[in-house]
Amino acid sequence: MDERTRKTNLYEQFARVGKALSNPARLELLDLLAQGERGVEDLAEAARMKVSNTSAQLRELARAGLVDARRDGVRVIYRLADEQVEEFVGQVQGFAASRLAEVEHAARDYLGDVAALDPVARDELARRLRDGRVLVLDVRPEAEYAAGHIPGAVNVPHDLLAARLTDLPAGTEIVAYCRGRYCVFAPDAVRLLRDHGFDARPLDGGLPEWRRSGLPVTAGAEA
Amino acid sequence: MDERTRKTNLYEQFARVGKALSNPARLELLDLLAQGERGVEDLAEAARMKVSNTSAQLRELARAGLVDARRDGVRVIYRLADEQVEEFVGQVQGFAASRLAEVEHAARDYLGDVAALDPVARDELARRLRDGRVLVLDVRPEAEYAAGHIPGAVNVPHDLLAARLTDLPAGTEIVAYCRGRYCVFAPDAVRLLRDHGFDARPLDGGLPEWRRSGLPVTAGAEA
DNA sequence: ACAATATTCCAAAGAAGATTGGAAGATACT
DNA sequence: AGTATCTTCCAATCTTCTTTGGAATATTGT
Repeated sequence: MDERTRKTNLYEQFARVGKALSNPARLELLDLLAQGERGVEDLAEAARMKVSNTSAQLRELARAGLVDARRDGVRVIYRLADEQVEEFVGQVQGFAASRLAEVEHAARDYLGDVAALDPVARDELARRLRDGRVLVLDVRPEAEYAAGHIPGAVNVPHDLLAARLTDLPAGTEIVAYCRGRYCVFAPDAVRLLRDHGFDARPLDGGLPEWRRSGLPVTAGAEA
Repeated sequence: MDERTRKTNLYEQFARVGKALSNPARLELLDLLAQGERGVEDLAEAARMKVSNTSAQLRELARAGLVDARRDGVRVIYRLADEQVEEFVGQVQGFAASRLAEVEHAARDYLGDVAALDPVARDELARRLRDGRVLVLDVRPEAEYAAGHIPGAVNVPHDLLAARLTDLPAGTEIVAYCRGRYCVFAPDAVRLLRDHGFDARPLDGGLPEWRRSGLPVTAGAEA
């Protein structure tokens, strides 16, 4: 094996990480896994992919060292290999957003104008959680809430929100959050709530950003 | 366009950055450009690629916002879009190295055991540049040296080093550096120098790492 | 205008990746 | 052992990416 081959081989190894991130389906899976570990079938449904394809893509991610798998009875649970992966994926997204106007455009197209909804800063919410009156609303699917959520947050999955509006207190300000900066659930929820006269704002960033900021996270059922 | 399409579109945009980094040839071009801006033909020669292919890959990098091009007379000069790109590429390499044992293996295979050569820390070299006696040797090609180098460094391109050994002072410790942590020039140079009785060590990291540490860089011909 | 040089465009061929349906493998429960 | 459930493997197809040689384009200098 000559020097040139060895050099190419080294770059090929580096490229494995890029390859892992080069496919939209895999990126979506990583975002889902940032909410918490999940089984293959479950992930497939959430990402609207076929199970066999989901399995193949997860396997790719595992080969790049981004995710781990463990068996739990009849199912295989995948999760991010460690916290660094989540951070890294966030950096990649931020980097992409910072230099491709198309990212901003696509995000706006998908999420609407989130800035116009006047997002609440994470540290502000952390303060108000202690002393202010505020209802924190987790609009992610129940399983993701159970895997970890902001302490005191109430879970009303986005698809059930319209039906449960009457359960919400009218006078209290509501802060809604979801999977992250590029998740629609919270912005959509805020718009729905405002249409019905509630005083609602989205949180800046979702649970992964909250966790990464070193703020507390509770697991389990709770409320 | 439905919600699902918009979501996929967003992830496709993110994936563009991953795609840009998913190919070994492009990663090598990025590493070369981290040394300084260069023309297409020049890059093609350095990476041992055909010009047409080099042009195509550079175009890909440009579409992902990683590099810029400007025309200088008859040639087109490419460069990294900004300092963030260099840092980002470094992070990707570091991330890959931290979780894929194969990267370590490939690096060792290509570079040999660099740690065994007892690399000099960058801040230590910075101190010794001021008060200690040390010869800093830049073993990169002349053009890269001209584009920017450590102040006071002497340029002896790696392929000319064997022929110029007699020009080097025997008593002084020599610190050699090159393109970065994954460049062979400096480790090879150190081994060659030691074989001929010189007291030589590699710098920890190359010029990009030096620059990123906020240490001074000089451009132009000098020595 | 013409020639020289450098780059990009283009078309074609080959390589690699994505996706699917169905078969095969694991595991748990009866 | 047999059945049900979940996951992976496999083979086939389709798409996308890579690479190449040559033609076309841009710029400079004569």
